[in-house]
Amino acid sequence: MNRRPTQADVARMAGVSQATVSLVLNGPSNARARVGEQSRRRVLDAIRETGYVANPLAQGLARGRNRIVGVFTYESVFPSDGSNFYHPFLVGMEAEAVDVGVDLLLFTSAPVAAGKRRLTDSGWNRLDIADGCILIGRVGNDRELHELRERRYPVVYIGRRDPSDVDGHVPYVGADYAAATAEITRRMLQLGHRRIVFLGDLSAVPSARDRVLGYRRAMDEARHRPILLDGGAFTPAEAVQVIRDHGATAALLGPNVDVVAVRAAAITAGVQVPADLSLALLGEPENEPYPEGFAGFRIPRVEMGARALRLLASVIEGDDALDPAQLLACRVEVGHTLTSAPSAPTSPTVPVKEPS
Amino acid sequence: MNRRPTQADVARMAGVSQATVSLVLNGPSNARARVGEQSRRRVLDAIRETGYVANPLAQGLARGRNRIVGVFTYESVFPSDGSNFYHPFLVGMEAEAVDVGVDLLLFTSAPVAAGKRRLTDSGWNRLDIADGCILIGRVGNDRELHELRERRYPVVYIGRRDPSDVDGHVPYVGADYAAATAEITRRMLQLGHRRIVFLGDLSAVPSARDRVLGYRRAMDEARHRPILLDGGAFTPAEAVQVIRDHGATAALLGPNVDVVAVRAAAITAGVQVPADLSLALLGEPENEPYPEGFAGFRIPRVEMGARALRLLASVIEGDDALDPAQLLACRVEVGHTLTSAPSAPTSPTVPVKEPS
DNA sequence: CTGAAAGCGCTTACAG
DNA sequence: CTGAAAGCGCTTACAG
Repeated sequence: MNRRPTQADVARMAGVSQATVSLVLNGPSNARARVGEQSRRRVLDAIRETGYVANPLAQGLARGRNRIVGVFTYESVFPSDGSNFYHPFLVGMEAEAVDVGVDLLLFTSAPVAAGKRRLTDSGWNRLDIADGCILIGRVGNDRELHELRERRYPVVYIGRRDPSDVDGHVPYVGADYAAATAEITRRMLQLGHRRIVFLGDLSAVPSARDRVLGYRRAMDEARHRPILLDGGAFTPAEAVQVIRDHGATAALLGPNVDVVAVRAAAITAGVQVPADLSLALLGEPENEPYPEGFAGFRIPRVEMGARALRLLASVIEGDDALDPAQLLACRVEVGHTLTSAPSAPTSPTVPVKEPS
Repeated sequence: MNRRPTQADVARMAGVSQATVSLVLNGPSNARARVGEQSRRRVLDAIRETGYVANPLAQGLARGRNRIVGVFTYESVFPSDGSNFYHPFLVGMEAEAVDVGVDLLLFTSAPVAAGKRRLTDSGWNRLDIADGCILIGRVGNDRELHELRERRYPVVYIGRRDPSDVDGHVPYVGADYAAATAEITRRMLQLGHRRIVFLGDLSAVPSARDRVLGYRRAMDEARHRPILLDGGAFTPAEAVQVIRDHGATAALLGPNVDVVAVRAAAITAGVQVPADLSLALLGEPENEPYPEGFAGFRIPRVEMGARALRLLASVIEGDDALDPAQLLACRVEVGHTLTSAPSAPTSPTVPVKEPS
């Protein structure tokens, strides 16, 4: 016989009905009782002889579940520019997938146009191959997300989501930037720094906003005035200049700032790091590894991947055991770019005013 | 309605049969003709209204094909030790998958025991979710490979296979180590080197054997005696010593040799690289990036991934258009560790004898 | 041009 | 304890 053996083949050989074969294979827990020992043995023998294995597609169709978890990234999963942004997430997801016993489906059939993968007509239907999906990266347009919810398709986001996003609450696994940023800021304060600049993304996206929030909170506690600067607005040299202009002895640098360049610019300008100026990095720079020895915090990407997979599995099962909004702690890096404030406070060269 | 709409729902709404809906969606190319314009419009309207999308599982079951390509690695796809051996392959596969329009399934449900993923009972059946599979890495045991062939399950290997392997010819995409090694060797010969050592894996695995083959071929052409040394047998310092002992002015280093350490050991021993000793690396070191500036060749992993996916797609289609045994050219790196032979030939300190 | 039917390979009530 | 049947949601000959 040339085609793959089916339950019907096995049944024929064993002299039982096809349904009995199914029962032997995966009947309810009391199945041992439900099928007579005689038939049972013959079925098992026939399975061995034919080399039968179940067709997972048919099982999926009949059961309505597949043991496949999808991964949808709005950019390429494996960027060809060599950077591998998603890699740590995938490491975590794979480890957990092995554990949970699901396969990982990468939606590579959805074409990437202009760097963005779209959930086109074909994309939508492919989604259903998986029992649910993990979404990573800059999320798609609202229409797509809305549609996902309408379909009640199980989804977990990697990255913080606002409850107001799309419509309703979406399960996510994020990193607690607020807490981590606050912690670093407090550390700076403890080290005697008073003027601490935040140089980073000032926009309203949750990840940016949370960092600002943590910074503000720590500064408020200490009754010091926050100094917020837009990280995208300055060259490294200008950044150093503006930090000094504010009379700051320490700066928090967001991941959109080229911290290595800023440090280099400081040295060039005769500003010692950390003797004159302490620097801390708020999470891995975009598309680059964390610069060795830099103070700041790292994003727990591997753990985020693992937790996302676990969460999705629970969402698929429909059990509410897991918190649908998970914020994981970041790992603080001590590094050597952060030290006590210089004893003689530098004097601001321009009047410091609170940004609006 | 709470469940996902089906063709039956659409048909009901449009007042046609379920089969007609299917025909409208994906009838034969002459389908426009086969369904009347009236029904056609009504079906299309109903689809829009219900938001119907086909269930890919059901399609797969009915069609017997799925548009999913599996990736089976005998180790973790994403090793947690940070090294990402498979990454370049996946880059290539993803790019091609987008093009071919298939999704990539990572078989993460197969448990990894003792670092090896096994095709267990459950693993076997999961395989059938995909239309075929790309196998990467140290391949599994013969029983598994044999069984794969027995099942006529479409498979493509990444990495050179011997025709004698398993039983019969297996499609593969490999790198042409023989040609690349020969090319480097010839380059050394052109640069005036006469005593050229091959220090690497001397075992019978195809990738090792091919390198030796290329080296031998080039040396034979030039009527020079090959000097083969087992790369695993020496510390870096010993390696330098033994290379010098053979009076060699150039050495080819296999990927199991820590080339950076060897170069360092040479410097330490007062041997200038490349002035006194030219070095070339025969492909990326295991689990490490290619050392910048080193002469030698790189393995075209991205391209191999892409070609493997393309080949598998063609195997699945059953067309024989593509060569089932593909050897891709490696990229030669000029580097600065390879230069002309020293004008005054070094004299061997021990009698050189041909290894057996 | 269109409908009714069989079949893809399973699971799961439902009768006996 | 076991078999016959219906159903999962499609595709694809086969009749009309």
